[in-house]
Amino acid sequence: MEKVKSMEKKKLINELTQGKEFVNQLKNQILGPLASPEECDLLIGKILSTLEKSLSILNLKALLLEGGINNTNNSTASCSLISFLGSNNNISPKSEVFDSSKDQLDKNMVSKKRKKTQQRINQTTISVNGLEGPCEDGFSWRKYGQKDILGANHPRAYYRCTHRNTQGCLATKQVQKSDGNSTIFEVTYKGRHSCKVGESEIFSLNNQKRQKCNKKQEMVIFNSASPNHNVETFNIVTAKEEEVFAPFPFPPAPLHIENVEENNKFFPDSMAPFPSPIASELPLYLPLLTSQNDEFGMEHMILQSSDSDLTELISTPTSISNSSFGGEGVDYEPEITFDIEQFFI
DNA sequence: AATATTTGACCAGA
DNA sequence: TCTGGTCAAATATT
Repeated sequence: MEKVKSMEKKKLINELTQGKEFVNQLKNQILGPLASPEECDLLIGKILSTLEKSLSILNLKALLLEGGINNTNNSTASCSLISFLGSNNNISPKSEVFDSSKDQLDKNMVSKKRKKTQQRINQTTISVNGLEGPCEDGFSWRKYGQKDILGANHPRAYYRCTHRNTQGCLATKQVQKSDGNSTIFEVTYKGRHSCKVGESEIFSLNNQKRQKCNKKQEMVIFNSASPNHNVETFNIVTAKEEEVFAPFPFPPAPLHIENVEENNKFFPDSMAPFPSPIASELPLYLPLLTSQNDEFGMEHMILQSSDSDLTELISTPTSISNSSFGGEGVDYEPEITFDIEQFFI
């Protein structure tokens, strides 16, 4: 582990040094009498590349810290990485544990009021790059509203769990196209799934959908958040192409999960656990992320999905769901603060 | 017929 | 008063 740290540190220093060198060259180009646009463009590309690699190294560090990464050498293995962004307007998710009794009370009140206490609870934002919609997340959602958001180019869609009425599941999510890139969907999850659906149903649907996945489309998970959300925290989930079940309609990207806590299981016992508490908070993304090594040995996490499934995501929520949180409002910390300094100690 | 989506209205907080 | 979140009737889809 120490060796890995040292290697990563060297890589990072090397990348940053290179970047500095490129900036100097660019400076000379710009200020010099024989400035060539092509040269400048090339240098800018190199600078960006070094910065990206540095960031990738840091992300990899975070992955290692999380303890979820098991093997990055296996060229056949798929590795999923999703960055989850806490976005709660300076309110720590941990400090707002979901209170099911309160929500039961709210349910009995016939009111259209916004329930402030329900907001920002276990809120998680991810950004998904897809052509037509964010990836299927393994839960079934019903759209209950759409609003034009001030300052946003695209309306925000509001979804709630289909099992809200039958099982009192109060999980909701908001989906909005990114302003900057309309192929990126920012998905914000609020609340916790307390619903439970039979395993057989999940398998059945999963297989059905999987058969439809002929074409693959690249989707990259970004570490970005909507303008309304502060980028404060992130978490990472890994997946390996092993024998584990993946309850979403994508090409098989089975999850390898570790370190799950007994009271925080997302999957039934027969299925894979998640590596961290937040994983249970999140639906089961991880369509298919493959890891590719570039010439520097850096990993690029690529999330793959099919066109058909992307299209389906918003327009036709599926009926699969498999949460089993127990509905007890287990207190956990759905975030990991990224402390860059501790990586190099 | 059952279920899902759309959309204007309602409401509370800022 | 404005804005975001939710409701619920109307409409569409399965």
